[in-house]
Amino acid sequence: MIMKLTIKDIAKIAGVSPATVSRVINKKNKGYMKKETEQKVLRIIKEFGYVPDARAKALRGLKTHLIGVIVPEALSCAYQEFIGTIVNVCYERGYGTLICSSENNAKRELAYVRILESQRVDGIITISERLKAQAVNDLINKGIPIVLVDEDIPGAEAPIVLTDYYEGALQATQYLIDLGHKRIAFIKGRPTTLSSQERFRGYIEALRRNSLDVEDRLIKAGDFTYKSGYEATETFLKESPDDFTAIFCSSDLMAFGAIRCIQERGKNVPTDYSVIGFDDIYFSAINNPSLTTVDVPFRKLTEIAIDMIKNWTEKGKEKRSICEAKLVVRRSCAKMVK
Amino acid sequence: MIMKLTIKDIAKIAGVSPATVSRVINKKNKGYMKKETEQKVLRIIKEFGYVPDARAKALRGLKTHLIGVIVPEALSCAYQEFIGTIVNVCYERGYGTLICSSENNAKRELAYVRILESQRVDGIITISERLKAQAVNDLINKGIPIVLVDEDIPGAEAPIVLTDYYEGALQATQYLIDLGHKRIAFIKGRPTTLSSQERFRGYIEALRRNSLDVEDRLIKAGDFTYKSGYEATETFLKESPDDFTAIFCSSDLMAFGAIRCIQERGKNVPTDYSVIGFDDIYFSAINNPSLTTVDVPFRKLTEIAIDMIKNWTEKGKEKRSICEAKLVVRRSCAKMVK
DNA sequence: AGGTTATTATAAATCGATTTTATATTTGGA
DNA sequence: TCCAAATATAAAATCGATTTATAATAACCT
Repeated sequence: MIMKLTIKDIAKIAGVSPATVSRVINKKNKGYMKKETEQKVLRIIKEFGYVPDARAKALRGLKTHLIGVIVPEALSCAYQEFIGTIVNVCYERGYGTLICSSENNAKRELAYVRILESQRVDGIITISERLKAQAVNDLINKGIPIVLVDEDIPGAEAPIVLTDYYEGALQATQYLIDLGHKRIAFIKGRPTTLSSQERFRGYIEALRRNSLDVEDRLIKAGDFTYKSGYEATETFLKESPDDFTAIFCSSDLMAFGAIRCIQERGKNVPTDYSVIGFDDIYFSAINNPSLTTVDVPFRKLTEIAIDMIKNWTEKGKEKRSICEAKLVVRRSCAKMVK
Repeated sequence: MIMKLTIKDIAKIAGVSPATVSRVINKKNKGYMKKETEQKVLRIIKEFGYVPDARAKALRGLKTHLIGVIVPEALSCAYQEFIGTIVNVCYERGYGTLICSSENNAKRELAYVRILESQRVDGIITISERLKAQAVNDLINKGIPIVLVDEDIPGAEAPIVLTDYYEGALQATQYLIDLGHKRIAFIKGRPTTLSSQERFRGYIEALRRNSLDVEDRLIKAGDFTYKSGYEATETFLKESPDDFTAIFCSSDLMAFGAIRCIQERGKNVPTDYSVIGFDDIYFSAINNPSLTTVDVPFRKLTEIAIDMIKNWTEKGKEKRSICEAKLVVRRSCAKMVK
């Protein structure tokens, strides 16, 4: 029965002081260290499987090497991909990752913030629509770096990493227009989100640039979910089936809903209607037909966010970084014949 | 500029001792506490936004309220669902969740084990094919509870929570047989995994019970991925297109690959070939046709695993728990006509 | 009033590391 | 040979909490 070992135990076994063990572990010998002593201590550490207590370490003002991540929903496709990516990037950068999901609940989100604060994480990365500027700024004032991803919080003095959703939506819409589509329906995401607003803005701008009318009856609200995409499409098909030839969905999930709805009514994608999505989740390549969509560069996003935390300074607070979203052409859109 | 506050600061401001503040926070007053003092301290804590340092707390032998989770791949559908579920269950049980992904790399997995150990998590939950019994038992001997999920590690003295893959596969196969299928192809998962072996065992047993022949040419290796499902199906269709009427895939992802392969060759699912999967990932309901599959009860699995950690005792080591996997009927399987 | 018991609060030890300062041991040079 | 400089190790303070032992105060009872 191996007991839980401390630095003192190792010191005693090796016949040296805890200070020496500490210096061996942290390589802070700066030349002041007999090779012999060092070897002996290292051997004993290995032999007894001693692992230093990170909490005790951090107590002395050192880093915890922990990063907290808060997402709105842990079981939603896009966020799952974000989580997986950030776990990997954190590992590469030497961090452990505390994953938190507010499940769209402001109270729960604040509870998580307190947990992360009490664990003294080295920084927090969040995609949040619910956190108030006050909470964010309090964190910053307490010396806990926080970086916002993809959703802005007005008044918060935190750096932010954004995807250029506007430009991405612009490209996607232009792509449909270039295929000959003139009446393009649009399904919005959750209206409170910056991502939804920006995607919509890109759509509008593309129409404007090509002197196409923005028609209100071809614009419906959604909330990023499969179901909302299905339902919006159902309405389109019922109200104005011959009034549009393509649908731009603010999320891939909604695009799948749209495609399914169209298929169930005996129509074909892309020959009858072109459908384009946004996010490029894993399933987009697998779906039948595979989905033309706009890729969100999660890896770059998280890399930048983590670097912002790593290089955090008082002055760095207001930094802002924008990543490119790229059109991914697959088979859910076709040239207009007519 | 708010500074980082300690219990001493709060004590000083409130004009009491740190011990009193501690007792207020932890409600350990046991009647020994003037309402007045308590109120004052609570007010000051709130006013200054004081959050106790969990590390310092844990140093005194208390729990860290952290659970470490190790999965083989953070970016694979099934594990993503597992991660999302466990994050939620941990929250409900009062735990923070440290997510780790070995990315199928034994070295990386061990590195993560050391990280979790150094963070002194209250327990580790892992789906692992790579961890050796030695590492698991060392952890247990050091007093760190570890629970295995879905993959057994021979020789490890850790409790394990399993899904009854055998029974699930049995049901799925029986379902196909009941639909009239007599020649059912099978695509295996990664051969080293218990889950793959058990699913295969269930398939074989169902055939045996119905006095159907096990035909080697209708059994192909795969590795749970979309691609491997596609390729195995391609081979089936090339080698013996008329020799089978249904395919049982060891994962949903492989089932999607199989379906796509069949569709691309101008055949229909389910009228030409029935396809059944395993896992019931999110997209199974969305796919066209929606996938008949076997649901893995992640929530129950993780709830049991966390309870095992919560109620950990020396004696609890060898516990073993099995959860039921349930057939989910959708539209990728059809009755054999003729 | 004085002594005993109930309350309420504090001082000090502790957890497991790091780090500064102090001390012991070598080594080198005259 | 002896002192100073260089090298190697140890002792003690510290981080921010909890907790035990102890002190201070209030309340109660003849």
